[in-house]
Amino acid sequence: MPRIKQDEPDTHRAMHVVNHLRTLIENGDLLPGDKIPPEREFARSLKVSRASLRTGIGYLAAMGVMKVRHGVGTFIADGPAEFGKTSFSLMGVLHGFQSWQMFEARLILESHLAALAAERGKQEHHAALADEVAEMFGAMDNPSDYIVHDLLFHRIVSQASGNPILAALIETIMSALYDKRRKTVERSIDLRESAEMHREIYRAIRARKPEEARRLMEEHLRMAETAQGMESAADRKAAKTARMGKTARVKPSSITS
Amino acid sequence: MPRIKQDEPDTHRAMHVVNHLRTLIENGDLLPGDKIPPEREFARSLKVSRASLRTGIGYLAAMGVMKVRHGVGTFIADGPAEFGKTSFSLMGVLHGFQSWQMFEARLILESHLAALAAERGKQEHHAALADEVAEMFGAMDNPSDYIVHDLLFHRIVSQASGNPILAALIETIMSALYDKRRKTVERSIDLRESAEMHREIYRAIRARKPEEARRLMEEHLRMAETAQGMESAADRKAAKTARMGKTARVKPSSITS
DNA sequence: ATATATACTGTGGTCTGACCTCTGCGCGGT
DNA sequence: ACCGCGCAGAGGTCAGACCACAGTATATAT
Repeated sequence: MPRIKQDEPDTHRAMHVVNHLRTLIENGDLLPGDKIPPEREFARSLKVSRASLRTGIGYLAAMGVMKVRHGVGTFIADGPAEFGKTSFSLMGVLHGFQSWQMFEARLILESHLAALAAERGKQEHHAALADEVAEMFGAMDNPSDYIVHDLLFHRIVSQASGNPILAALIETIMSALYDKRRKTVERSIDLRESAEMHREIYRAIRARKPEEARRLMEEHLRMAETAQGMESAADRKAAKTARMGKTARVKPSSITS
Repeated sequence: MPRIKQDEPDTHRAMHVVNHLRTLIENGDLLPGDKIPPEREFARSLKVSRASLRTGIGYLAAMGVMKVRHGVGTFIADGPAEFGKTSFSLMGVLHGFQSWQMFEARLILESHLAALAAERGKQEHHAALADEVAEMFGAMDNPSDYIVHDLLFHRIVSQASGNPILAALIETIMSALYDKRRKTVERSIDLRESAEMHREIYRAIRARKPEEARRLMEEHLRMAETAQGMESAADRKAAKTARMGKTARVKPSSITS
């Protein structure tokens, strides 16, 4: 059942490779973690040049479906679902994503995530959350350490939600947000207050109180947004003035290395 | 400012190309719709082989940041933000995304989208929505036509939300869901009732009643989920039994073309 | 003069086959 | 038992020729 006409690759050789692999994955012939045959060999068996095979693999690798390790081999991704974070940030600059939009998306997703985590979270998640909260209290005098456990906490919540799709989405957004945050100065957030909010969220989740978890998470994020000096207002204004150089052409001089 | 260590491509030549382009984009030297120099020329100027250049471009193209048109040239993507839909479906089979999870994600995102659309929708959106509703009523005896306008309606709502990030996310999920739906039989949904629900949503949006729009959309989606014979229950059960062939190896025989 | 072929040019797509680099691991020396 | 050297396997890069497609200019027929 040859699947033709994917989306962008207007090419067909590479597409053939992609579809072949896709089929193998869908049929369960290839499972996460599996290694595919060496390029030369695989290329021969598929009757395409190694170059084309590589193009196809590159396509899948770029999407995070496959993982290529120089000198070792090519494997099917096995980690948690993960959309192109690189893609997201690129798309961001390209389409002028703004902080307030990211925050809005995060707020919506994560508040629901917290509610779901409260409904479905398992003991292991509760334990992991407790650990992170503890770590946060212990790292209140070390912002860079603190932020790590902050992220971890939110990641665990997303896993506890039981919906890998939502988890993957929020993960993508968070990483983009993290990139931005890392660039700005380590603002003087009140880490103690932050830690306490996390603790409350944790308690709500453990107590299986979805609505409360949802509300707390929402509150926490709103606070984080303003506290971290989101220039949302400024962004919003700047947005209009920008984005109006629609003419298209190339300036080889500036592009040339 | 060389950005090293992207994510997956452990290679450096191709990465060099990606970073170079990334920088050009971030600096505004390349705007959406722009055409980059011909491969041969560009490769020479970057001092890499054409093959490596192509690898890098392929990476960006796979993420939807660039658009390659055979016989024409390579351009910076200019359409609306769009994450790898292909990626999503691949990831789906790979991580066993299930329908109920997709629906859950859709429900959360789209209900908020409706609320935001009610808050921020502009006249143009209202008009477009009205058009689609009209088309839906006119295509009630033609399911395949109907579904097109159904999708269009939801897409317009996402645009009216004013948050391109959320719009892109829901778009990705919807396309995955659409793929699934297309495969199953054209269920006998009550198109008239569906059309009327859309009309009500439209009215709530036009009347700028966020909460009502939110509620209606939620209701609509829940109904759609059950009406379309979601095998959520079955899925859920099947999920557990599956996914336990963790051993990893290759069966060249079955992989070979 | 208009319209339909046809040829040309520019650009991406594929192929070949040789060579480079990295990883992992085994063999041998200490 | 330990360390290090080197081989083998796998991916990464390269060069250059050639193929395929799209758009345009040109020639030819009506």
